[in-house]
Amino acid sequence: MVRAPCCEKMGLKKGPWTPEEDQILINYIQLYGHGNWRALPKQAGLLRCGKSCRLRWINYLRPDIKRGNFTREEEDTIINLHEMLGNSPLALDRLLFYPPGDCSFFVLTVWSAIAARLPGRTDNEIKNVWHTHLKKRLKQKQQQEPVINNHSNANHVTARSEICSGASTPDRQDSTTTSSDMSSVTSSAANNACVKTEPSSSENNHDSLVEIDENFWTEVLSAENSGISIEDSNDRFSAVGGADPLSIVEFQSSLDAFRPGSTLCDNTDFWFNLFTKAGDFSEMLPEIL
DNA sequence: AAGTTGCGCAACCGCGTGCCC
DNA sequence: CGGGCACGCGGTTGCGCAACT
Repeated sequence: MVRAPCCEKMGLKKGPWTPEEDQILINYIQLYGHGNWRALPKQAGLLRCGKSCRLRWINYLRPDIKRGNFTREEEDTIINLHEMLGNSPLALDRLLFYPPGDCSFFVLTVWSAIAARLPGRTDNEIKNVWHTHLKKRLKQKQQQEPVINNHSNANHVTARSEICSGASTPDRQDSTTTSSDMSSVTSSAANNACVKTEPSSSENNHDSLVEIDENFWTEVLSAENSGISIEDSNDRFSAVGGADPLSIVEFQSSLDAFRPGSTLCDNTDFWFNLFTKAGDFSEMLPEIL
């Protein structure tokens, strides 16, 4: 595949946008929308590449952009979600969705997933805040807290389980387990992940972890309806969606084709939190809720 | 007051992916 | 089926400004 040449052609401007350029872009999009970013600058009379126009609009000019400092709650949300989702490509393994009636996967990437939870904030802004403020804050927090874990896989998996459920109980997160740790667990344990399957007496018991086997897929994919099925042993959450069945083998081979050796997030709390707390997901997957 | 350093943020870059032909 | 195009993403850069020496 040949890459389209980057817009460095003669006459195309780079660097900071002027108020005049902003106004031209706003006026044009308000009138005609932004169906084709590549064609837009030419039609609007801007000496910019489409990519630059898109970025400027999405990250700065959009009317629903929220300005000003991040609140403590927003920062906490970012930290919690970042812990939960990780920031390495491997973390994508935990963000795969099989939407009902469709044979493709949803892949929601980390910063945009976080942005979806913070109305008016852009992924770029969140990324910047993470790199400039929150990473430092987290590091300081980690230095204050003594390391209590050794680095056995079992501990990692346990911590992961807790982080997966951490959206509702952020204080329980294990700060000694980093996102990359999470990713390594996910990838190295491909198709051999651990899952909390025990119908434990206490729903907060995250230590009951067993090796995943084919039964897990049976649980995840409802036999009748396929789509996604999340079943909690306490009936706290149970959902089945879609009408386009795939066998477990088909599902796994699709997954392997997409990213060899990958696995779904295997923690029911993780899915529970995603589906019940992320409005965007609710819209994407209405049949599930 | 002038020079240096550090920080924050807007913008850019390269890559992966989906869609269309 | 493969090539080309458009889009969206994460990572990175670089400018402007404030704080510090």
